[in-house]
Amino acid sequence: MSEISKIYDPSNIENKWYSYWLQHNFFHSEPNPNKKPYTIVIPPPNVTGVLHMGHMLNNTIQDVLIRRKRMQGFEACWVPGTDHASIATEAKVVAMLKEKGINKKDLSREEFLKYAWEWKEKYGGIILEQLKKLGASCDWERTRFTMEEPLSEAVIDVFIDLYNKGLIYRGARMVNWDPQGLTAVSDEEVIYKEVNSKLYYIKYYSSPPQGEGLGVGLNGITIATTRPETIMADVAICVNPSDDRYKHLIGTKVIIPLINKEIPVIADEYVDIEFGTGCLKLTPAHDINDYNIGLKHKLEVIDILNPNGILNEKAQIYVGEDRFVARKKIAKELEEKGYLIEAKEMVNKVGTSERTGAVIEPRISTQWFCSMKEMAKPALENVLNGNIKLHPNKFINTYKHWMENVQDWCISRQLWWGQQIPAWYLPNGDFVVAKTKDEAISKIVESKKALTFGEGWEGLLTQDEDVLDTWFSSWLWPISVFSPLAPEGGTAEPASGKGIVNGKISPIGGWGAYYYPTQDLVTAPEILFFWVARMIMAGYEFKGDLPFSNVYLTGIVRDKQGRKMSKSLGNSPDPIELIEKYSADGVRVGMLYASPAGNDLLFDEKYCEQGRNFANKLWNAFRLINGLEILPIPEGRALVIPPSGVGGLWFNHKFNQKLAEIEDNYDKYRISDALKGVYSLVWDDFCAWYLEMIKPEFGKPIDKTTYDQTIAYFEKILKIVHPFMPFITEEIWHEIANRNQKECIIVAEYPVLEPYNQSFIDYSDKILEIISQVRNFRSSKGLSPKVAFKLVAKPIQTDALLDYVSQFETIIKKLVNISEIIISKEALPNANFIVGSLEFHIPLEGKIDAEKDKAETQKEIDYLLGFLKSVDAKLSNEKFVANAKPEILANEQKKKADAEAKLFSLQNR
RNA sequence: GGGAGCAUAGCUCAGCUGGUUCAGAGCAUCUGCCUUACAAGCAGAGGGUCCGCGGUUCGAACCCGUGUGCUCCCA
Repeated sequence: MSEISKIYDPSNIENKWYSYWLQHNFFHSEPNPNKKPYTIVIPPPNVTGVLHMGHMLNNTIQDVLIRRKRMQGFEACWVPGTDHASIATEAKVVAMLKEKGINKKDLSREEFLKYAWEWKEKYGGIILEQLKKLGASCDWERTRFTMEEPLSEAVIDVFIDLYNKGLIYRGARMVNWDPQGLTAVSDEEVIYKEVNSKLYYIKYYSSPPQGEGLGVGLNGITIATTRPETIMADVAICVNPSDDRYKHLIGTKVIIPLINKEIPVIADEYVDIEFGTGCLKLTPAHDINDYNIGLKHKLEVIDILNPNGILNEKAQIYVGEDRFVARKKIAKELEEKGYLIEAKEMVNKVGTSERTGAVIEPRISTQWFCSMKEMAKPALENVLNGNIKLHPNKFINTYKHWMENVQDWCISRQLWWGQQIPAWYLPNGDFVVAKTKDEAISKIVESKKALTFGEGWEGLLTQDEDVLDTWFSSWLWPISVFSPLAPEGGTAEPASGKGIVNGKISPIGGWGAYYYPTQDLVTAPEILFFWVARMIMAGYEFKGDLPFSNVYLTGIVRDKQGRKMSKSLGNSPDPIELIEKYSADGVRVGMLYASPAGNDLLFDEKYCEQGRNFANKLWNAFRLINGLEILPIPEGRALVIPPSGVGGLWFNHKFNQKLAEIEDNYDKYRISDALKGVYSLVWDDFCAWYLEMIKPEFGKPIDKTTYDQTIAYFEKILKIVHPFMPFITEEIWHEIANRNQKECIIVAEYPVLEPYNQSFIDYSDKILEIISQVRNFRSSKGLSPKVAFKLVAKPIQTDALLDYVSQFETIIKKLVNISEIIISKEALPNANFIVGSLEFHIPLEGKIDAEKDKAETQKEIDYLLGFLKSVDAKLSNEKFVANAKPEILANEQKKKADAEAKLFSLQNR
């Protein structure tokens, strides 16, 4: 025993077993008609990403789920992969090129993509390697990437299909424009942040101001705006028609300051009378609401900003200035010239780009849109009717709200990194949507669109420059990962078909159909709409079925103060360092212990420490068992029932009781609660009680039966711990028995729930309470554990407890150093404690403080009197007796009888 | 502005169908122990206006209303 360290050292163990598992292909799944599939697709992390705490939590949960199912005999398949992250990756590549002195503008699309792929090959796999450190048992042979051929092909097929169905269209719309990324972004990629800004009150006069004395006595209107730099794009002033202050001005004209342009005053219900001055300047090109009002009133659209946020010549003034610089300068000039009435400080919400952080500029541009209304219907219905379950289900409300108000999805991005839109343009702007140029040409010929372009018009054909939103590829992820692997991928099997057939995707053939639909999806609530909702839509649209049955939404990892972990705050620990410090097992347990379902996780390293300590506890249980010396069974002699026999019986019942709870929590996706159950089963029931019960005296051997039984229990324990702590359990698994290469715990059979006797457990729990009471007594009297004493028990009522005391006699004697247990029929001189139907006395021949004892008895009596009073109050209440359920009434009567018996015993000694 | 959720021990959270004196766990704190698997441990202890107010009920941490505070989503 001495050569095994008292402290568990995971440093070599974790890498050793991970390599071993890989080497023996335990993570790999192949369709097996004799087994039920259990499939999870990973939420593909960005290729630009490095592992953060959110990934740790999310992937630990997936690994727990997949390992358990694997052990339960499912054909478990966890498909890993990465997402090409259009904007983020392109930004990284552009930055990298810039460092090399290369400007993206000087590159052709092909040249740029070559650099991008190089970058992806170099850095794109980092995060997956990090997941291995965590112990993730992904089927690495099935690793996919959203931009590899078959997955991209599915994206293009889907685009064409939706276009043909009329669900994708091209149109000019107000979009969220990222002036830094120079691309449109979807509504979901805009993050609204509160900023301190100013509300400028600006005077628009009714006639041109002339000479000195500006503003005095002249009619006009005062507007309030946060964006004075857009006044040059104003096309009207709008007031509420019921606003008496301005009724007389409707239909008149006012003049835009600085550029002296005349614009009309119009009326619309939209205007909030309360906000600002009640006068709204309308700038259709630069505000979504103004744009909509503009459409309604058929107003002109004047766009004074270039795509990069610089004022253009339509602005007339400050041309070439950045929008924020222009704001300051214009405010200053307005003030100098007397147009600025005041500038109020205010807090407003400004949209920023999730990817670049730039302030979003509403901008009118031609984009591709995907119509959502129809697809949202089955996606909503099947969540509401429970075909797809969200865990925790509180997210259904949010989901419903979004799905009922879903907007069309802007799917084009002005980038190169991604799937290029399969639309082909003729010089006159006519276009066709087709998978290849050749197909486009045939379609154009068919449609006779090229008639006017003469010979060689094919050469003039150009493909749409834009790529598709990354989510437009990841919404197909659960489907497209099961498309046949590229030739170099290894396990390719022929697909039954390709592309879209009768409106359904059919790249899934052969083995893909075995795994799809998948079972569980684990992801963050932040992307419930971005991703989850759209995957559900895609599932019904293209496969006619759900993509997964359960969605487990994890919490968001925050720091101790509740702040979201972020790079800029620097409040996120490095997961790899945590693993090095506390072991992967420890970190896994730590994270899950702190993350109740659906609640955010307020991370603290303390939790990892607790996880590490738990690993150590398990390790020392192993050391104890490993060090046991086995008593040989003498030839030809029957086995004597071991003294610890009842302990084994007890543990067996207890184990199954706890296992039932644990499994129930798994079924409810309460992973943290399942872990807590495992934790207390190991620590309290197995280590603190069972091992103490069967542990022989120092230097003495253990009988073979008890030993074998202990090993069997320990193996069961290891198995249920395994999904949470894969490494240490595999290590101990191989240490406690000789096993062949394939006999690993990762593929061992998960314990099956057996029936247990609740009454046995209840009585046994009373025995444990007796032991605790004796310990308490000992410690309150300051008695050393080495001093043995007698324990006298006196029944105050008749039930089975007395019998249990005799069954557990040896154990009680051993655990609390009792020399003899005496059952007395006589009244006890005093009761040191009462457990259930028994009162106990510990005779100490005058060593005891009689006064103190008396006081304790009195305390007990007082308690019981209070208790009785509350019970009596209920029982004498006619309404209670009339209304309460019979079992509750009976229970109250039993409580009364029990309490009275105890009281009688205490008062009559 | 619209919607959702949360509020229980110092901290993080359980508490499922209203029913035991039900107020619970882990961590933290305090006390005593280096007891032969484990001090990363063992044995104990203290700690609460279940956010406030009102209601329903024989009975409320739990149901209803209301107020307050916090969080998230949407515009």
